[in-house]
Amino acid sequence: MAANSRVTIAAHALAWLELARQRGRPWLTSDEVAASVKTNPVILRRSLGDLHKAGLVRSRRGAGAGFSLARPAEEITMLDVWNAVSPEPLLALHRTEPNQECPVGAGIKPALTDTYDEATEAFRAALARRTIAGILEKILNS
Amino acid sequence: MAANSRVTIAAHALAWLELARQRGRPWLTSDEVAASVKTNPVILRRSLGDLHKAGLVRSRRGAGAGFSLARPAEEITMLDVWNAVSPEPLLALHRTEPNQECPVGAGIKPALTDTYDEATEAFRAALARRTIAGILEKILNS
DNA sequence: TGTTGTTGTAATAGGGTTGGTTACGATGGC
DNA sequence: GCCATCGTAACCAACCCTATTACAACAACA
Repeated sequence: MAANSRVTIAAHALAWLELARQRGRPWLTSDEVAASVKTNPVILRRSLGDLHKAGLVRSRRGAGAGFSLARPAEEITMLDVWNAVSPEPLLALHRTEPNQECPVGAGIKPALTDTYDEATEAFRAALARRTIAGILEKILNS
Repeated sequence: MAANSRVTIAAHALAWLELARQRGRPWLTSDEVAASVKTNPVILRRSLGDLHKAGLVRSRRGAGAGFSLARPAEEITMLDVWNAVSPEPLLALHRTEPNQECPVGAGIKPALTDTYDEATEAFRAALARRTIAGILEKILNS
């Protein structure tokens, strides 16, 4: 599968919003964020829209509108970002129901669900240990 | 994205091969495995082909052919399965190069790569703790 | 040696997702 | 009321995933 890059786009946008804030420009338009990510402003409005729904950014409309962080960058983790933009599970079960007359087909789903949940939880815990502030700091010191 | 179900198909096939072996039928054809997963035999031959390249199953051609486990089910982890069938990374970086003139665009890739690698490693470690034997045991006791 | 059953793989197709683009109504400061 | 910008719908091309058909390669066995 070609994994999507939504988490990357969203993290990029948030880091850029935070750097702009530190430089005295707390509000950026989707055009300005798109210029840094180098993609279409609509893509960013969609991504920032997801982040808005999740409470990570604020948005203003009308003249002088734009986006800004809704909370300190130290309190936005990569797990928050992942939750906001990536509803898909990491591993999918069978697309079509397996054969229920076979013992394996009948019982495999809960067994795999357990394993997948455990692995996904480990993945999420790792993301929760990184913040946008940490990402930005690493960017500026590289 | 609709995550693919290759790990699920492969784990199902391996568990079924192991159960058949315990029942005295160490070799199964792709038709027989496909009947349990309830999909096309070609899908299974492709999946089992990946597992074969990874050294997890053996295959025989000609009359009386089929597939069997290449090592004990206790020694095949879900990480082995994932490695065999899922070459894609869990999280993708930018599809198009970000703006190098922006500090964030210029430095974000290594910062995110670090984070993504760490999360992926946690995910892999969790998969490594589960074996096909364990999965099958859970299936039979459910 | 010929028959037979199965693997391995190519070609193809439909459906879904992704990122990209255009377009436009809604919004709100001026 | 004007105007810059958000929010979102509609559409598109590219790509991937699963499924299917087809067939050559292969190996056991008569």
